[in-house]
Amino acid sequence: MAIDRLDGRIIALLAREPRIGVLEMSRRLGVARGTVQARMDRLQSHGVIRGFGPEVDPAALGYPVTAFATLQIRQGQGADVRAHLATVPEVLELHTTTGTGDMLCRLVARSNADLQRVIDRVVAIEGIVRASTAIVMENPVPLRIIPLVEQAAEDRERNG
Amino acid sequence: MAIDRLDGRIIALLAREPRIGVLEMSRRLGVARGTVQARMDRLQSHGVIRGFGPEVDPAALGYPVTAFATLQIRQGQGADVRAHLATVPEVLELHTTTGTGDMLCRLVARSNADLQRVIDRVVAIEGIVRASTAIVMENPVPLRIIPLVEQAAEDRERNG
DNA sequence: GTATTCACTGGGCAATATGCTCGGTGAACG
DNA sequence: CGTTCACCGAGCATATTGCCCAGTGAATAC
Repeated sequence: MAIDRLDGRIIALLAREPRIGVLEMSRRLGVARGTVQARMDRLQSHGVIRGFGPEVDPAALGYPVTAFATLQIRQGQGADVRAHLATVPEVLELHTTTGTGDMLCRLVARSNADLQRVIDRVVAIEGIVRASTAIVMENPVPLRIIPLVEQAAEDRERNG
Repeated sequence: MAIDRLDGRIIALLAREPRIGVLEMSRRLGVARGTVQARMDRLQSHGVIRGFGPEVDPAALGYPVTAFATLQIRQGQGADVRAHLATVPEVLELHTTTGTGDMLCRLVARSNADLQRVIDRVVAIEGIVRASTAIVMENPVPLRIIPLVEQAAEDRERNG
């Protein structure tokens, strides 16, 4: 789905001040309230905006350590491993990938020492042949989407 | 900051139905409105809840391909590389890590072919010695936080 | 050329939620 | 025993929501 500049501005505004209402948005953007409402409905129904879930900071919850683990999986054990990892709360995210590893997962832990416990729990299943972990030191670019949204809006505007 | 079960239920409810109001939450949770309001203020001021930004799906925006790139950086060029990557909209996230690579970034692209363009743009700076890319095929566990929140709430409840 | 469709505007309405305040209660703590 | 703290339940003025409508302009179809 292509989005235009107004959609982009709506998303950006929502990202900056999420608890803002539709009425206030329409004032800021200089359009009618119904327009904003219609745009938001469209964005949501098309899946561009998946939701407005609270962004929880694991560090503030007592999990300041983040790591990425690359896993090599024994042939045919993928499903088992996926199911296993889904049961580990410290696994925040799991992807299957091409390349040297077969899976990549994002982990958090209460400390570097605790990370060992988490990894032990992660690899506590037959299907994982090898795990290689990289601990995150800094996060110069936290998960972001606005630049991409603006890019998409510009592209749309230029090409139709 | 430690959270208790009520905090956990608030976050979980918020995750399931984000556009819900404070009043409705208090009804669902069976507590007074002021309590929910106070808890949410506390969670936000302590940084546990960072915000309620819209979750945008890159795929719905026309970027269905996700990849992770591991970068090796020339000594002392880290800052330059960080600044460079921050200007690339398709770079959704960037971490500096321990281990074989020096940085790990999440990329999106319009197609596998387009991914080449993105990678070319990413590595178009002196400081990057080597880049190794893994394309994401499946995402069995999308970024999630609820299990961790529940874990944290349980821990708190048990230990004080 | 004309009709239709569509997004947007600007307005009005009742119902609802919000931000705020207050007094009262019970549990934990010094 | 007094203090502190979180919570409850209630009230109030104000703001927002969801919903409706008629009118306008631009693009599209016939």
